[in-house]
Amino acid sequence: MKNELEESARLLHTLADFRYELRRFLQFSENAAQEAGLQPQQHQLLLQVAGAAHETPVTIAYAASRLGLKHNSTVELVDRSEREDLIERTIDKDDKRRAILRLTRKGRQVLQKLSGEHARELNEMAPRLVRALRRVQMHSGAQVAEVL
Amino acid sequence: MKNELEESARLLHTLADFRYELRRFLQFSENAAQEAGLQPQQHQLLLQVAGAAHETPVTIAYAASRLGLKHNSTVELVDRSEREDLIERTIDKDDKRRAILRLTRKGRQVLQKLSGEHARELNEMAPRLVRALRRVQMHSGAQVAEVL
DNA sequence: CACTGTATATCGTGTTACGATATATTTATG
DNA sequence: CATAAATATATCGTAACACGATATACAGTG
Repeated sequence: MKNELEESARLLHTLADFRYELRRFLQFSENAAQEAGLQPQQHQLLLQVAGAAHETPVTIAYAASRLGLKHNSTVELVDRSEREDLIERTIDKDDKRRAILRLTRKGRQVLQKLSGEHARELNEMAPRLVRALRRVQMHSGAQVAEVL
Repeated sequence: MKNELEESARLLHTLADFRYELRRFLQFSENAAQEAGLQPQQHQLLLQVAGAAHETPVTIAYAASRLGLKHNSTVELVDRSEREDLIERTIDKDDKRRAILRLTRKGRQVLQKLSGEHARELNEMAPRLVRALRRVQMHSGAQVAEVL
């Protein structure tokens, strides 16, 4: 059994590695979005709008909660995306306060391309991410056999 | 076998869920940092500096590569963190161009606390993250048995 | 000891997320 | 059913932050 200092150093190292892997994925994603002509956040908006469950009414509030943004930030993000013809906003017939979001043809096409790229990249990166996560878990009470 | 349209919709849903889970973790992390009196990026800086392998010289360039930032952005981040007594910068004796980074006592203490919280939270969130990742992988050629 | 490269630093700029606030519409309540 | 309370979206000013461009200091090489 290691002493506490070593344990704590190990945890730091493990967490640092996890964050590094995470950051690498996010960088890939940001680059891919930029190269497709989108701001990273626009990509995320499109994804959450297009990836919502079928019945879900995709409103500003819904997008905000999925993106972890405040409502007003989401409004601005939608504004920008609408200006660039990536997304459409229509006022809900049943509740005129709400705006329903939908992708444009262009939005769908760009997202389609990006999603393929992301699936491929995640397939590559997933093992490292999962391994990093498992290592963190080993430091959290629940001692699991380390599978490398 | 599903048709292509359904497949593509599934992938979007899967990717959206993965990003949502990821965002939730990042939000937790940002909140935790703020509540500990740090900017999220300062937390990441401390983590990468303290979590580096033992021999590694922790320079600005090293931190930049680990954080996925440009060198100048990292300089600014270090500036801010030094002002708040979280980190120290000493000029490398062997190469006076380099700045070696080290945590202050205060930096170590804050990071320690945050790391414990993160380990606990990741232990909670890891299963959902891993599941989301596995689902993405199923869409990437390598068909794996879905383990729920 | 010039010259090329590397490491860090400075400065001005643009994007973006936010708080505070406003407006419109729906829902609740007496 | 009139009006208050709640909800959804929108607007505006502000601050943080990452970046490009550029500068400076030092190191390695012929």
